[in-house]
Amino acid sequence: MARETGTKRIEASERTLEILGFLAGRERTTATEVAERLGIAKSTTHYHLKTLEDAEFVVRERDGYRVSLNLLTMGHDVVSQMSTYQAGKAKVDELARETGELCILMVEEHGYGYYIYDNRGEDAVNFDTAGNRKRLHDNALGKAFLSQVSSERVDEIVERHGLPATTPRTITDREKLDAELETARTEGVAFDYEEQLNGLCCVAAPIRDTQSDDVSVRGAISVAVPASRAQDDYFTEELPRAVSDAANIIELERQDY
Amino acid sequence: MARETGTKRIEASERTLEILGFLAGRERTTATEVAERLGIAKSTTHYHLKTLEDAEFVVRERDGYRVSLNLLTMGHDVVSQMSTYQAGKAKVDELARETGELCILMVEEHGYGYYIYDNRGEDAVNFDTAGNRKRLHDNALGKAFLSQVSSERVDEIVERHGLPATTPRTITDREKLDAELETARTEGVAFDYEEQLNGLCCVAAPIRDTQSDDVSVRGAISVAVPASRAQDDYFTEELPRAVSDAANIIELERQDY
DNA sequence: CCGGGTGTTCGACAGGATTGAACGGACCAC
DNA sequence: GTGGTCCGTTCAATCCTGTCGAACACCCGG
Repeated sequence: MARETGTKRIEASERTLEILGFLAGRERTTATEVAERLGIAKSTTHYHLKTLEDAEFVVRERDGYRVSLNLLTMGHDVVSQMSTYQAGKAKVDELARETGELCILMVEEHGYGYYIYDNRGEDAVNFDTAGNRKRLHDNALGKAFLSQVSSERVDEIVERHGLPATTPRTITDREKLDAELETARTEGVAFDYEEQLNGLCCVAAPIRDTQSDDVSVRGAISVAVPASRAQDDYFTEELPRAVSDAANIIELERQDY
Repeated sequence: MARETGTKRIEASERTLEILGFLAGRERTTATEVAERLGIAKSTTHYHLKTLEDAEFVVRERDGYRVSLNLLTMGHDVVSQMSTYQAGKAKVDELARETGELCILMVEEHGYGYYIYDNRGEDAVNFDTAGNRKRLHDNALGKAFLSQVSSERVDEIVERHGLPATTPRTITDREKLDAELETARTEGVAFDYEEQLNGLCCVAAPIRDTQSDDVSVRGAISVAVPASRAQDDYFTEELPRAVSDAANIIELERQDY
């Protein structure tokens, strides 16, 4: 959706943002390295970095530049204003308490899934989650989301981001993906058996937008469990029911925000 | 530290970043409103927004523009690379488990305190914390930090951000602040009695950088408790000991990263 | 069908972004 | 101590581009 049309862009700003994005993916980096990697004159790079530093988007330390924590705060503020977050936070907490597992709230943007909130129950597995960005095809949250959008939209996303594998079980095949989305659509929940991360399995339910005429999705909610617990009724019945209950309640409450 | 020297900045980029910062503080905003508020021509604003949108720093929705969740992820990535985070995360988890309270890890930047990680124990109070940015004078974390920097540095920060009050008990007086910092320096921990938020009290210890010659600080760690529990030995002895133990261990481990 | 609010395009001009080369400073090896 | 290397910084000239207001196109509600 985003990219090219024929209209004008501000090239200087594009460069500044390119530098910012470049820094974001790295540890501390020197100005000269930025210049070399991006193919910009060293002096030019310097002015861009000064501008970024002035505006407090970038911090300079002994051994190089890095992105400022300001971005974290700005991102956090955006999340706080999202209705899916406002309606979903309490439900995630509750679900984590009840199941004792790790529960996650996701929202889609630019064809990615952003994990905007999580809570760990007693027995929960332990990783970074909140703040992360993931592809949509290799995890339950993403598949729950995709199960609710038009197939053109899926095309668009797959075309943009591909279907890269992160484990041997990741779905890398468009037809296989479609089949799973179909069953997810009928069952109301999506599963993930170590497709994103070895040892981790998930169940997720989409959070739809019930107020607009054509039903649309914004995100999804999930429970993540260690593979050892991903079996029997617990994983195929109990958790799916809990997750989709939670999703339904969020859908209703979301309208109040 | 940051702002003015005589050197050149890239004005177009300054504008782009100004717009981005402006959007960050608001809900969805229309392009024309941005133009009016910032005093930029509507057409110019449009090009800037297109540029930001292209680079996926901003998202356009029906009723206006908003900042992209990309910023959240970028911020999150920065945090993951910080040695204070890497060394402190596990300790915060442990402290939360032991005390049952809310524990927070803070890092300083640009004269602000950024809450980069938290964990809630069983009985913990419940707010947004991680991702937030706070002033340094009105809470235990900030005061623990300030207690370890030169008084010139404190001057600088106070001058830049002032001493605004958020509750009746906030310290708004420079001498009172200095006195508290002095006792924090000797005791090794700082306290906060409902100075930032009514009903909330904290104990915090600074996390120093022990490897450089001149000892410097990077952040602080704290326990936050409801005012009702902020009394007796629990608050004046037990928690301070637990918090400064944790801080010391982090200081040692930080060197490995 | 019109009106008010958007976002969008246009062309012209002035002013700024870009560049390479040259300078200054910190640090390390020897 | 000294030479070398790497970094950031500055400069002045060139060309290009960001800026602007006005005019256009769009969408929605009345």
